[in-house]
Amino acid sequence: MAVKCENCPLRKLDGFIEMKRDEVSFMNRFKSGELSVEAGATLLMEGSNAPQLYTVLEGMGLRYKLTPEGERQVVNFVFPGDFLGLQAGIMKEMGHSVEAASPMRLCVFNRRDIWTVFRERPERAFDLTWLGAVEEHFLGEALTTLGQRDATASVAWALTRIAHRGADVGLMENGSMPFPFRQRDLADSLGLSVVHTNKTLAKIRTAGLASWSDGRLLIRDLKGLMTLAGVEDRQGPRPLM
Amino acid sequence: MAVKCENCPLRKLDGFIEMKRDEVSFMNRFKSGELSVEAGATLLMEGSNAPQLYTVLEGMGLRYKLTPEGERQVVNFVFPGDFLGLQAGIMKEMGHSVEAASPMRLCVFNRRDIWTVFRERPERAFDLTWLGAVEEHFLGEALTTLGQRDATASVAWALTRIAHRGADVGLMENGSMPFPFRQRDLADSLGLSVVHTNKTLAKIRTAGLASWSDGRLLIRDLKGLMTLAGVEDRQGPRPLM
DNA sequence: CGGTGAATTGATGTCAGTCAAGGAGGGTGG
DNA sequence: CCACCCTCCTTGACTGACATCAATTCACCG
Repeated sequence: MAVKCENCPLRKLDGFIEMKRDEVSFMNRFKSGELSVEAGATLLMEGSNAPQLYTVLEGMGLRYKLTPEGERQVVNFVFPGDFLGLQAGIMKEMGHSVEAASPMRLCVFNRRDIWTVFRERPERAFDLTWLGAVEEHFLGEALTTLGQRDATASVAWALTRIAHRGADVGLMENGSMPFPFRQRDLADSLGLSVVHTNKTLAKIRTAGLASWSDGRLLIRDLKGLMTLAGVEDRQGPRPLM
Repeated sequence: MAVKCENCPLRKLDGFIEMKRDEVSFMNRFKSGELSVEAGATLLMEGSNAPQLYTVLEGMGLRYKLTPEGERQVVNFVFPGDFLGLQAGIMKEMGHSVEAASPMRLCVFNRRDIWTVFRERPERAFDLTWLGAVEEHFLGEALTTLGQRDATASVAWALTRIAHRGADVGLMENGSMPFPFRQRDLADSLGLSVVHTNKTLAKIRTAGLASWSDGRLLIRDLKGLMTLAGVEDRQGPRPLM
């Protein structure tokens, strides 16, 4: 049933750096099982100290925070290959919650084994830190988007990031990829209202750049989106746990 | 001239977790020197692959990103004890620039020794990851602020975070601490215009919550600020490199 | 077949941006 | 030693991007 790390379909993808054979077999020992959840399931809770950490095998989700006033900020979209629970594993608690937006399949690790990784597998510990740095890098960009870009550029930025990640994990087929979220999710990720997000998406659709309906995102003009967003690069590959 | 890690004044502060004796002596070997810079100096550049990493001993600074359009987003304020250059040390390049806002004194480490830390000192490698997680946690909160809070709450949030960090590193004296920044810096950190930031600060000053002038921040009512900001907790201690 | 949630679109309101002008301090050079 | 300039802070008036309110449609579902 459970995939062995040796056969992990993610590892070969463009988006991930390579792993030596003994690292792979170590990961296979580190892996304690697999978990399947339905759309809507909460995987990790903000403030909690989860006993388990996950790597996403399949499906998508959301990282989000709730303010005391009940507002929601979507911190990031979760893709296959993402590592969930690093904060809980390192600090005492998660800084955000994680929720499934589609059915998901996840590799499960034990939190207490994290220390083993650091003690026995410095390369893997390094990659863990790397993963944290990638997330930090992304959040810096997101912050810049909310702080400096207008609604149109913000939505375009989000779509380019999503498209790039989708392509990196092999979800893109003829410029189209699954995107099982609601407009409210995108709105909450950009600090915009649903209404304005909707109108902005309409503008981008009309401009022939991208369209999103029925859980699929179709990218018609990635270059155009990137220009509109003020994005020039794309991010390099990342490690996979 | 240079402080030995054994005598590091930061280590004893409330804001930092304790370090075992042999960790301290390891850090002293890891440390390759000290650097003093003037206000305005650029320590690290976005996109660069710096050969050196720093821990701030004294002084304050800014982490910021520039958009292709020339807008600036201040990503975080830099305090004593902050570790600079982690992204460059782990990924190939920095995601943001770092600039001194006051004269600063820094411990210098060699980028290439990072790997030694992971190989020989798993506890210290763990703390490095922890530091990354702390920054990620902070950025998630900042993102939530820009996305969900109005200008008044945003400014109040920033001030509470600054006050807490200031207190943690022993800069707070009778509710007042050095804060050598310009209003433009705070504005750029919150995605607000300077004008509106100024007006919001005036409101907060009039309300008797805090006042900021001549490079010093005076906190009159921290509880009130936290309420206004919608902040309930404060962050725990962090590791020190 | 009523009920609920998501997308869509138009009308109206407001928070924060932009423009503009003045004052205070600090550095510099005549 | 004072005139000039620059940067930063401050305040008022106007403007605009995005929020809020509201109504309609559609799909799904018990």
